[in-house]
Amino acid sequence: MTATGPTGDELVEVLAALANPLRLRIVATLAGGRDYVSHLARVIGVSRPLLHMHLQRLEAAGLVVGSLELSEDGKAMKYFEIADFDFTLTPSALAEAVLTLTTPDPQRGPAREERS
Amino acid sequence: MTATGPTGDELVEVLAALANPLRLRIVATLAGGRDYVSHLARVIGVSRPLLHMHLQRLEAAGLVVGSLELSEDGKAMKYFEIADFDFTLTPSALAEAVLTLTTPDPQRGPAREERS
DNA sequence: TACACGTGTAAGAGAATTCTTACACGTGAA
DNA sequence: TTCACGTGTAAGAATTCTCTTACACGTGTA
Repeated sequence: MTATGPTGDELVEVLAALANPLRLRIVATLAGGRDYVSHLARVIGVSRPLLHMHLQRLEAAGLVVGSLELSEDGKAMKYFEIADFDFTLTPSALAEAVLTLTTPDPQRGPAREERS
Repeated sequence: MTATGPTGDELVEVLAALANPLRLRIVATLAGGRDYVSHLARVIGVSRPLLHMHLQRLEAAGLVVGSLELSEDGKAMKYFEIADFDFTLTPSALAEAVLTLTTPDPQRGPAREERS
């Protein structure tokens, strides 16, 4: 019954990756099918280096997957596709994820006073 | 059947609010019951002004609700509690939210070239 | 009066994000 | 050779986020 969700750190990375309008557009666009970087940049309307950066972020969070392929005319094309994720954001789900946060808990420090 | 989700802008705000270890801890702590600012600051182990700022962000995103109350001995206490939210993060859900993004779509600009 | 406790906010430093511009490399076709 | 297309990355500016410190106000009690 214990549906193990994502780690606290993983969750923070995923949330940070999605908390951006442009990256949200990228995900939405890729949800309609895979595409390679240069073309995707033209479709969305941003510069290629910028898209490259955002794709790195999304890939690092495990939300998209990229694969370098060779086109028929010998060009190196990097295709990206969505990773079919599914996260649920509820108070209890977050409370469970927090248990595995490695971020320095402000608590547990050099014993501070705490009454009541 | 059309379960209207959050607006694109609302979603970005919610994700940005949750994409932070400390704010995640705040939500997790409040999931265990309501509390007032000063006490919550001691429990979590951060300064009150810092907690105040994070609570503002969480409240602006609609994830927590605050109410100023008067204690028996006449002190003004600001209590916060979670807002019982429930967001689902899937490619299709995000694609739907993106439709209502007000963020300047890089596209739709002064007609740029775009061939297939 | 002075202290302990609650509230709120403003100024500033330091760090992280976001974005542009410019450069590097590769291939196939004119 | 030169151009068009693909790849990657580095440097810098502008902005935003995070956090500390310090100040303001209020009440009840020693």
